[in-house]
Amino acid sequence: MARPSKGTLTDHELSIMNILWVETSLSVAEILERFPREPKPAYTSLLTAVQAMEKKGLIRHIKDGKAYRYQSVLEQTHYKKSALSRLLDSVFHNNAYDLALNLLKEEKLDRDEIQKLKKIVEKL
Amino acid sequence: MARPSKGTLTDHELSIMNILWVETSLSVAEILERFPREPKPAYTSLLTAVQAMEKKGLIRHIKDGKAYRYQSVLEQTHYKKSALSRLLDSVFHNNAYDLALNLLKEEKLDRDEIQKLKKIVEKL
DNA sequence: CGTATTCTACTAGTTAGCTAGTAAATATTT
DNA sequence: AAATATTTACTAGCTAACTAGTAGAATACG
Repeated sequence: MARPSKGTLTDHELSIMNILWVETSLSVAEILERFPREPKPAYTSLLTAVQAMEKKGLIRHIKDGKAYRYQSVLEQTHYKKSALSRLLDSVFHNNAYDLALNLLKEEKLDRDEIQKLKKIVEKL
Repeated sequence: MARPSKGTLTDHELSIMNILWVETSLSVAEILERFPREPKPAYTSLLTAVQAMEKKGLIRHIKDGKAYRYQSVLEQTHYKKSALSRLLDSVFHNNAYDLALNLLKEEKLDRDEIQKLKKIVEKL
């Protein structure tokens, strides 16, 4: 595999983080239940991934009876920021305008959002 | 390494593509000269990377005397689009408005670009 | 209390990316 | 033509991510 650049989560890690960003304290079994991709990994595979992520400091656990409950350490808002700025830097060479254009071309914005964006751009 | 998600370039691959997106036909030696990160890889390391990328279909070569000249197959505009849409999907859950907000908060836009953006948003 | 279940720890094998060296082929220079 | 330099091909080793099985500990259940 590619060494992910520093601060980047792999797809697999991101799947797990996305679960822990919604519900803040889950056992491995619960993460597995909510795992989005099919086929779901084996329980022990997921456990290994989770343990590796804890070693990296992405998540931590607390003890709850027999089982561990895992919680995110990395905040979603922080990750959004860093992932965006990584894309902006590495692919768009810090040309935010170019990125904005590409985003607007995607046409995934509804009427309301466009109105709100208009106001924000006007304030800049 | 992390298995990069389909269609994603590693940092290393992206460095090479960024060079070939500027100058469209370069030998390995020329790519090495232009390689942005220090320390530069050994000639043979870069060659191996380039050969692997050709095997994947990211680049191709033409023969020029003794040496091969490599050219990009993957277009930069396509990659910008796909990288952005991958980020939008995996990290922002297709909430383009959220991504736009984060981008505008970055404040990397100058006066001119803001004016142009305003016009584009109004047209939407 | 003993059995079954659930869970973590440990181990191991696979793959992809990256590193770079050696050998061999090709071209250039003297 | 011979020596030198450049270039590709091949090989091999390292690391990180991902896979999942086995063993053993802890809990729950009958």
